[in-house]
Amino acid sequence: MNKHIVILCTSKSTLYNAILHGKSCFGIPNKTSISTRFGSYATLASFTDFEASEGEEEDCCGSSSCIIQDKDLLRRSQIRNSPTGLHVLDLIDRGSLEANRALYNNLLKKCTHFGKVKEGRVVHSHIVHSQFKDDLVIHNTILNMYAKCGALDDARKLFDEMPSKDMVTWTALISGYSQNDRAEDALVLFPQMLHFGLQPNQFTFSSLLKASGARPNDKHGRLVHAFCLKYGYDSNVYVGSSLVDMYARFNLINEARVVFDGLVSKNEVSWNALIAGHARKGEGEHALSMFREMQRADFKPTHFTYSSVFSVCASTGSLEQGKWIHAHVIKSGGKLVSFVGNTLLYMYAKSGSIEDAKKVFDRLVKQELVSWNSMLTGYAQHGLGKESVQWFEEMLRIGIEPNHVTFLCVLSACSHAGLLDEGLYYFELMKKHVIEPQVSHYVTIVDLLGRAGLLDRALKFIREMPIEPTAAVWKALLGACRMHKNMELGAYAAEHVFELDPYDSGPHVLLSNIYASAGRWGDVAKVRRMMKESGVKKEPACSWVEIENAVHLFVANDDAHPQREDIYRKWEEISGKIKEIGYVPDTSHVLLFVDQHEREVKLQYHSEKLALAFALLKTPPGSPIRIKKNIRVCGDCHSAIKFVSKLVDREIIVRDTNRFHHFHDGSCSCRDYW
DNA sequence: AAGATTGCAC
Repeated sequence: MNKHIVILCTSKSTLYNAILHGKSCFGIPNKTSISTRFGSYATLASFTDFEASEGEEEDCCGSSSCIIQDKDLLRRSQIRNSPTGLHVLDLIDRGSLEANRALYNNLLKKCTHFGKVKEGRVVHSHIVHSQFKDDLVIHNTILNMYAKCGALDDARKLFDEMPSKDMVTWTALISGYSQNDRAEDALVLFPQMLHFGLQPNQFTFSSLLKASGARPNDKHGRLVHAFCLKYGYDSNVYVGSSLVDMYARFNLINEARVVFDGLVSKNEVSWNALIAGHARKGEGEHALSMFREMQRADFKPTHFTYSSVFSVCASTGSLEQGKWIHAHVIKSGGKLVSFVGNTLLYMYAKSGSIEDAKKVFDRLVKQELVSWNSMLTGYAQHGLGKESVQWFEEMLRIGIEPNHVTFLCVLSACSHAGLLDEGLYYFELMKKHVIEPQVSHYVTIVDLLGRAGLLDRALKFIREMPIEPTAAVWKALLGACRMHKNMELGAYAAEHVFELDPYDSGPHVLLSNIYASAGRWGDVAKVRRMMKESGVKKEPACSWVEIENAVHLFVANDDAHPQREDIYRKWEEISGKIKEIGYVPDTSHVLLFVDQHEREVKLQYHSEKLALAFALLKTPPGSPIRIKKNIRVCGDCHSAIKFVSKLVDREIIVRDTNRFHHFHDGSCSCRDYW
């Protein structure tokens, strides 16, 4: 194996740069001597980490000699593995190679790209002892290397020690802080920079705006926006996109839209920022229509776009839409990078298509913690407690370190499936993994104890919490009190909720239901009066079904629907048939703000029943029916749907605010426990 | 010759 490779280069350092860039692409085995037209360099044989890539080995090494143009080397410089090429420093020390700015910058850039801060430090110390020890450009690159690698203390130290700084120096540090979630540190630098008489530019502003978006309010961001206008950078596409993103993060979608519309030059990022803004705000329809608009305007959706769109489909439960877009991604030949894959599997998992989610999971290039957590979310929300526990144990077995989200998922799965002992066990297990329980974990445990009927233990648990209980904690207890009809404790829990979150109608309704089931009409009226006085309005209940890519919305006793007569007739037909097989209407779940005689009528046309009747009219026999609801499904509807699933022999899936009910053959996945 | 914007699980 003594091969000879000839590389045509214009200078020695170009050769080394070419090799630095191209080495992972070219097969140059050990003991190969490499020569250039400037002579032979035996030292290059020590480059042992050259990797052969497929098909090229023959070309380079199969013959005794081949000629590679250095431009070609550079063009093929796709960096796959991460040799940082530090041996070049030895060559410089030995005088075989003359260092120059580009060489150092290339080395530093590689360190930055692969996050190799240790190697970067070696390069840094080498530079300190070289003729470039006072070179501003090289020091800016070093500073950037530290900042990008998250070594902000090193970056700061270098910044403070640098005798001369320019715009780039300041901007590199600002962007370092802003990219590492240190918005405050980034923003204080801005006035200091102005004080030194330096002019910010588009690079500075995009970083400052990113940092401003992480502040608790929009005040600072607006100020930075004013500076953008003053310096004339508001029309730059980076600055503009950052502005759109910043306003969108403060939920100021309209202002984001105004900035967006005013942008002379837009790019995919500008669109993505706005689409993500709508998605975060829960405005699925807006996000999807922007997604379509983006393509009409001839912008190709990117990974970021798909990620937002799948996330929208997941949260609105638009499985059909999501599948369609998934097909679109496959057709366009786009690769499933991890974060798109994660949202995609989350979408399937959350829609209850666990099988599809599993398929995506297996196809992911790499299963990250988020991927595992997304699967767990799916299991949890569909009441698949045992599967969730198995999945979690599998994670631990193969050495994936769980985080607080993982525990929240598994705890919530235990709670939804009534796995009391398992839930308590995993709560204790958090300590072993050194994860401090957050208030959401405490909420789940209160829920778990409460559902199991251990109300006193739940109360004791709340009293012994090391952190201040929030409204959510008391709401969990209140919900359990309603389930187990415990009036005294329910009223006590409700008091705490009213104090901490006075405008939520949910707890008022729950308390009133508790009183009603005990026949305490006076107390029911009192809660009603309280709601009126404090201006709390009950959220109108509604249900919707997605049929052939269209969403059909229903409200209780819907008389505005064009097909209301057909729907009502269908429900009456169904209602009669399920009564024959054992369904007994349960009026105790009707909110008692209506007259007694109206109750039966109100009950009969709850929105989920109308949606179900409509779906039965419009979908082929045997296909699953998916209904979504904005509040919890009531006991009577739950019972009725169980009978319907048996009567028509179909799977009916109802998604309410925090879980799914899978109805099949007369029973529900929640085992009447929700 | 160095510095910039957009995403996923609760």
